Amino acid sequence: MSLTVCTWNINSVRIRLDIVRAAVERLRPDVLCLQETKCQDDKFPLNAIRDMGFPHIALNGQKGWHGVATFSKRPFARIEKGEFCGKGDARHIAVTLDGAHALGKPLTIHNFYVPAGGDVPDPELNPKFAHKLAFLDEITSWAPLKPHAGNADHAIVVGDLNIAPLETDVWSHKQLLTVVSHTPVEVERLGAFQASGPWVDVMRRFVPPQEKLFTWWSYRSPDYTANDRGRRLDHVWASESLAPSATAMTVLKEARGWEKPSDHVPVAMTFG
DNA sequence: ATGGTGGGCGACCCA
Repeated sequence: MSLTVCTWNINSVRIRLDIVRAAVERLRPDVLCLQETKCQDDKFPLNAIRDMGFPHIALNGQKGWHGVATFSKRPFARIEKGEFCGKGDARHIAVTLDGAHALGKPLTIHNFYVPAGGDVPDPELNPKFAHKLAFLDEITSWAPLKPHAGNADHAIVVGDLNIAPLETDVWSHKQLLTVVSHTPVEVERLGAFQASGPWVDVMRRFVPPQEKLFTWWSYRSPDYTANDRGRRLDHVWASESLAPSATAMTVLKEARGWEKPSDHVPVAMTFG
């Protein structure tokens, strides 16, 4: 039995139901993790999601911005919502599938929307950047992300982590060194988070680090294909126990060219 | 060096 997990920053779920449906038809995920749903839980389009083949829906939304949601063909044994930096932001939800519905062992899928961090890469001058760094520090030491290490359960971290760590995760390493998402201080923090699992960057098992790989192209360009000025802000990490089971990966780049697109594209990973 | 576009919501916030 295999399991396909997909992650996508959708930038408002309600105005993009048609492209969510299109991505589901293309990628056939068992579990779909969305970020930036921008939708309160009591306004969520549950019936539309059920009609796409996901009877199991876990929501952590708030009015106006942020918000994450995880949909599944398979039932949840458990749902957990993390809250970080004492701000009440909806930026995390975790679901657990029991072994019979996963790959023989319980599997917890953490869906994150890390703060973007504003424009100025200095925590002294920019409270949004300070929040981004504090958020990363907090999740790095967060107990629920620890217990898989060295023992039984499988675990996955997906989401819009809003950091492009490798030189080939941006269109120009030199030009983006001072641009929020690729600054050394953020990359170092993300590396500490990754090492805390430790977590395996499974996307890079499929596209070697020498090759460029992007999941996001700015809206602020008339043509996203011009010079391919993208960044890899969206990630799929697996626990060391699970990483060898990753068998296929798709970055659905064409979705950036769909009608009324998100600025991010879906990433699908198949295990088992 | 700057501004470019796109969401939510109800006047400017955020990405």
